[in-house]
Amino acid sequence: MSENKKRVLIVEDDKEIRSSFVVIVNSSSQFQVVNGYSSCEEAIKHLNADKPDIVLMDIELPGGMNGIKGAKINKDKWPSADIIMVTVYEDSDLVFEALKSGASGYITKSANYRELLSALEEISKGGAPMSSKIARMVIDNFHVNPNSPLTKRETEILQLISEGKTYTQISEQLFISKETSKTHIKNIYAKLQVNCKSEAIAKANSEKLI
Amino acid sequence: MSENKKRVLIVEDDKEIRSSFVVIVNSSSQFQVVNGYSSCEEAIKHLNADKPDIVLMDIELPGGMNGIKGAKINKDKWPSADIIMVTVYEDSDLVFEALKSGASGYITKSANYRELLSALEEISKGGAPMSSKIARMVIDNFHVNPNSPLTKRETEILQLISEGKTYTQISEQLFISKETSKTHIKNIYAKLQVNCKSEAIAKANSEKLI
DNA sequence: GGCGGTTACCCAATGCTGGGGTATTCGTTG
DNA sequence: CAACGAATACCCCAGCATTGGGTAACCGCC
Repeated sequence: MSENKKRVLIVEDDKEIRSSFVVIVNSSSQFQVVNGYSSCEEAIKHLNADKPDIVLMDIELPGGMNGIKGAKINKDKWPSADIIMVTVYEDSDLVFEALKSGASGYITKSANYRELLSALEEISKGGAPMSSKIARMVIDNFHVNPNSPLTKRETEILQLISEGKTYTQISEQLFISKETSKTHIKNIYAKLQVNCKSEAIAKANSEKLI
Repeated sequence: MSENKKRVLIVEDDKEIRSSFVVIVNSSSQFQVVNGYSSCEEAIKHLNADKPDIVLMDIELPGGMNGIKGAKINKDKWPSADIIMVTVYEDSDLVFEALKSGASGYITKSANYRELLSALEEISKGGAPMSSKIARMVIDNFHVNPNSPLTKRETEILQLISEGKTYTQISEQLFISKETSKTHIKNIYAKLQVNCKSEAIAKANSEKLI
């Protein structure tokens, strides 16, 4: 019976999309819709009553709160729910913001019957449903630049700089003299065309040098 | 004919696994094995002749070079190839190291006929094949801690600290006095129980506060 | 033998850092 | 309304870090 079904909450302002999601989810023997809201504010108020296992959250929502902020608060008030973001966009920044906010899956509104149910199944078994394109975006985000102008040692030192280490701490950690760290750092600055630590870190991140 | 088939290179020291991979890949109309080697050193020598579109790379390899280093050099010498890591482990650190080194997919040695071919298909269409568990590990890696003890402003300042910014730069960027940045930073140090920038950054990363 | 990478040292001026305080304003919440 | 947390701002001070300018030795590899 319904006691064994995973409880799905839907936050989506478009009534047609919301009702079609309700129909699809309820058609499954594994899942049941516990409630549907058109705004995060509403949904958050009833989390303790709805007790969702999975939340389908639209990113583009009316009112003060979009799905990104909504996911954060949702995770805060009801941490056990897994959140799947639903969106029309596959824009890079939006995806990463959504993932940072606590989402564990990312599907598009054009998702059909099978795609929606398989996303629910995937997240239920501890996976992270997402499109091929988004999976690749996420993986590419990890890759470090193979064309770095820096040597191995310089990269090692840039890593320590990005951890906030001072010349002294770097020299102690690498068993080299303080003056040697200075030399390496001067060379790093020249190669990256920067002249202070913060700019070096910014460049290291933007060009994925570490 | 073979001109339209994606060229697959196999780097795997276990002869049995290697030959079974060869048979499976060649059984597909979309893929052909161009070569198989038992070490990265060998594979790298022949990249310009083999011209792989996809590399199936074992992580645990004999000789000086493991699959992580191998993937780096491979990406360096032949950047157009997509690399799929093949391993027996789904260990967290190893996965992230592999992804950083340039891999775009991650499958286990226990992969059967269908799993191997679907990984090849997935990577061909621009995706990133990986198991449910790894997908979730990767996604979880993005999540920021919802139970941070820091206020919004403090988190903002911690972010700037992690970018290497000085008190002065922070105050200029946030349009506050230098003394105010100092106050916030003192409060951050107290809450995180640290007493310098590097420790704060380390804690911010380990506890995913930013 | 030359080249790149790593190590090491000199001088000097500037200003950042961290620890110790205190205090005002503002919005929320009880 | 009173209390509280959050954000703002200022004081003093010792000490060390940072950046910029050089020069040079040693090692391994091609």
